[in-house]
Amino acid sequence: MALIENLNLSDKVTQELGRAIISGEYSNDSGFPSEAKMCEDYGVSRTSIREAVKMLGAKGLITSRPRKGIVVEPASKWNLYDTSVLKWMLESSPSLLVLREFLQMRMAIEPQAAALAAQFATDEQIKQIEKALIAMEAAGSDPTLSLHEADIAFHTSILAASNNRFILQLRDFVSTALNVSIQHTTPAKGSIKAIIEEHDKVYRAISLRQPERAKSMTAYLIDEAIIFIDAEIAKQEP
Amino acid sequence: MALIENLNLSDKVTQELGRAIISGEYSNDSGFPSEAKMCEDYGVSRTSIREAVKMLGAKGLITSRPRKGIVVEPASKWNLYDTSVLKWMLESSPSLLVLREFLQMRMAIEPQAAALAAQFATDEQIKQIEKALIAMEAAGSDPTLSLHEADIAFHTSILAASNNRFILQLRDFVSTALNVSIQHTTPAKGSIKAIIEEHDKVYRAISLRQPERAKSMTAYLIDEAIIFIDAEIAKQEP
DNA sequence: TATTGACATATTGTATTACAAATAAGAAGT
DNA sequence: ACTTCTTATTTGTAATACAATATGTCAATA
Repeated sequence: MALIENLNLSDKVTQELGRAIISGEYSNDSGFPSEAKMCEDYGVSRTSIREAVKMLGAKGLITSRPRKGIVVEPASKWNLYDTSVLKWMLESSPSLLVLREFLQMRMAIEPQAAALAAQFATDEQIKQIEKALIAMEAAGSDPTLSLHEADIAFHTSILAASNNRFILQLRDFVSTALNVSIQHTTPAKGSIKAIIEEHDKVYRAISLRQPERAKSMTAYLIDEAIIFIDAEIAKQEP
Repeated sequence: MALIENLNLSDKVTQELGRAIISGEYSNDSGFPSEAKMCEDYGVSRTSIREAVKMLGAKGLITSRPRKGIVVEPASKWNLYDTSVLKWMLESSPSLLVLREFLQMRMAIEPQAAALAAQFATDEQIKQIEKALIAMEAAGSDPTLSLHEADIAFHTSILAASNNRFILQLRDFVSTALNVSIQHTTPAKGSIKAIIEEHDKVYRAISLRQPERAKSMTAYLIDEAIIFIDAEIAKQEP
């Protein structure tokens, strides 16, 4: 993780303001502070404040105009596929509900990615998927190895094998979703073998160039996670 | 369209640099110019240059470090879901090939969005979809109305009805894809009625709360566009 | 009264200067 | 050949000054 200490001033201010904006601190009440006010609040020069403001503007969080000042954009304008924005969201939202949205999105992307991979992946790309699968199997029998890490590699290597830039772009998104997932799922020891078996089915469908099977196997995989999370959510709010 | 004349200096520089980066002008050859050099090149102060650099950094295009200077990030790091980045890409890439990637992405998102809409849409949201459909029908019989505009409204209102922030976020992406599409497709007059009929099927599936039908009807709709574009591409590179 | 116009005012936009901090590359010494 | 020190280049930060913009006020006028 990029610790806040290694960052320069404008990046630090960006982090703080970004988190504050997304957690709703400036949503309706007092309005956003002017540059001059923020210089005082943070004890830094206007240069640094302005650079932070520009960065947050580039991510769709705010706009600023002379005399009018800085205003927070409605949440629908925020670029949720920006890694920082995603991080700030997770820090300030109940993660189970966000996780459900993550999974709905993965249910859109990954089956289609697997189908495209079955059609267009190079042999090298399929090799990468296989490599991740083998790492998962190794972690299945040796608890010192990270199953989670191999799992992420498996899913992202399928995105890469789709050979579609817009799908590959969601690499970080899917990784984040899997990272959040693991905070809520501690799989029973017995089910690990079943999980790996399901991933193997996805891999085989892709390597055998069967798009429809790859798609439905992947959908099955994610559907299990959705069912699990829906149950968790139902448990929390009865 | 935001004309370049209404923009402030740092935004103008951002536009020019962004376009240049994505069209590959700084990819391998001379490396990226230093801030001082760009001040001369563009005839503006370092303040404005730095703000532009920060904005491009926030979009994932570049990074900068003391003594090392500014370096262009690999294309895989660019935030393609940023509206500006998307625009720069379309200005510098052969649009037919990008369009195929657009459609592959729509094939992932929209069927799932339709299924979610069938499950979770509010009555008001379904009303919005219906409204767009009616506008399409009106444009079908009256050539002075814009079928294209109503078409975009139809598709984006389904994204909104999914009630998933990450899917709704792709509103601009889908709009752009549809705008690019229309540059390559001049539908035969007779087929307009068929197109509207297909959209109506999607609407009915959603309003009847049938997720699986909504999904497959939407997939059918997009598949037709993919078939058309694949044929266009095959025509161009025999 | 309503409308227009001018002006004051607050806020961001741009430029300039100066120095600090980081670090890559070279020089010097062992 | 290896380490350490120095140097030079580039970004990082601050401070100051003024320009540009847009908002609201208030007075003059129709």
